[in-house]
Amino acid sequence: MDRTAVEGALVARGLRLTRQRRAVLAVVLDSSSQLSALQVYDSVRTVLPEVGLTTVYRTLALLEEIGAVRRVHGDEACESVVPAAAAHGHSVVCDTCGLVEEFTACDISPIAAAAASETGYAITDHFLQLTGTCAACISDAGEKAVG
Amino acid sequence: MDRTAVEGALVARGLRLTRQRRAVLAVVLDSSSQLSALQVYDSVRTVLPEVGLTTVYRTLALLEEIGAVRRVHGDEACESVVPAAAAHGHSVVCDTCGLVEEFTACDISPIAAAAASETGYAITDHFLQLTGTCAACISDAGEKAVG
DNA sequence: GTGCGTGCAAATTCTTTGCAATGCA
DNA sequence: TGCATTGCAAAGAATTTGCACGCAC
Repeated sequence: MDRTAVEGALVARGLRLTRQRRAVLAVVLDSSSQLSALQVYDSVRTVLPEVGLTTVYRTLALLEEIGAVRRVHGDEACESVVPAAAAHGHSVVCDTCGLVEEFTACDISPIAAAAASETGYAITDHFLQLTGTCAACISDAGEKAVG
Repeated sequence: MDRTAVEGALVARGLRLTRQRRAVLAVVLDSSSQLSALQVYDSVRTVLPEVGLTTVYRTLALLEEIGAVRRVHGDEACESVVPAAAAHGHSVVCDTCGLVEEFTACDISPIAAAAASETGYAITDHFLQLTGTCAACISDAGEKAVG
């Protein structure tokens, strides 16, 4: 979801486009890593120093509600958010630099079917998150090994 | 991992089997739903009233470390734990009653390959969690619909 | 002008830490 | 007996709430 789409979604709900919301939105959508509420707060304050932490929390909750951001699950930082580009996408987190990308080629139907037969559940939803090493970090590691 | 295996893993590390650890272990392994630290605490106190919350936190961290419990990711309760039966398994959470089961038939290699080609990452790990309706709740719903 | 949204500060909740006492191996 | 482990209490961190003011519409 890009900036225009998010702003459209807010307006469509009868919500207001305030400076604070624009600033939070800009920070989150520009980020290529996962951000905690406090990190978003710090970042927003560099461009809008008078913003309140409360507003950041409320705005992040709002953005999550309309599907503009997604939460990622880490060993510790479970409440961090990443921008959500696609309506249904999953995050791939780099274990070296923290870069987060999204992939959409997600067909878990064979897995859902296997899980259904193993447990008897009717599967309705899933949460999938991959961890790995991003192209840049792979390349860095290669250069270090060579040099 | 059953009780014996967990206790063996603790002993193998030179750790002690205290009353508190046994009690926490019993509560967690007996549970068929996800439990937060505070829920575990409450439950343990019914059989061991003098236990401290601190001990519950420390024991849960320990159990997670040895792979006896797994964390589940929910919209809110991100720190809840479920017993981990298999070394590599995933949780299936019932959206009606909260029952959690585990399935092991997890072959995400096609998805990992697709994600790798889409993002350029070298995938090393994954976190997958399914949501659905358990057999009992499906059956209940059917009965209600009929009755 | 109306009322949603904001910022402050306080309250609340969850989790961790320091330390003396306890009890398992 | 020795030392890991415990429980208390206090600290710490993160998040939420109440309320008067300001600003988007």
